[in-house]
Amino acid sequence: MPYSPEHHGPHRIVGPGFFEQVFEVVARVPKGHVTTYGDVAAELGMRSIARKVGHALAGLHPDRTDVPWHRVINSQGKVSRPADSSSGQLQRQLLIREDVEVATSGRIRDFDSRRYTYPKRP
DNA sequence: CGGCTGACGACCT
DNA sequence: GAGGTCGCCAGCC
Repeated sequence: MPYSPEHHGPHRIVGPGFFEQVFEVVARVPKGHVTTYGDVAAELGMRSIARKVGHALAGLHPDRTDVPWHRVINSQGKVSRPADSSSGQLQRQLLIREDVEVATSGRIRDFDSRRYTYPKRP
């Protein structure tokens, strides 16, 4: 499905407090599961701002251990950080620690079943 | 204002 | 599966 304004509303923009909103959604992802930048964006009602979700996580202070940023991967089921970067290695390590297997390619094993489904909200 | 740049995503070869 | 293209949104020259 191609992107178009009507999917998320032409007037909806990313404003102050956006980062915290992203963190709140990510914090809901259970240990042992993963979610995607796009899914987080969709959960916020803005499908088109997947990139901004990544930006929010990039700006996450290391001390924020309450936000499981390592559980956020891309729509192809792969970790987006380079395997040779420190953050990339940390992400893989944290996932393995949760029994989530990461292939050399960065691909998460059993992505479909590991992918978290957000509960429908009223 | 134009151009470039992302922890992105959908599509097409 | 592995690339490349194009769309999207902000921020930064």
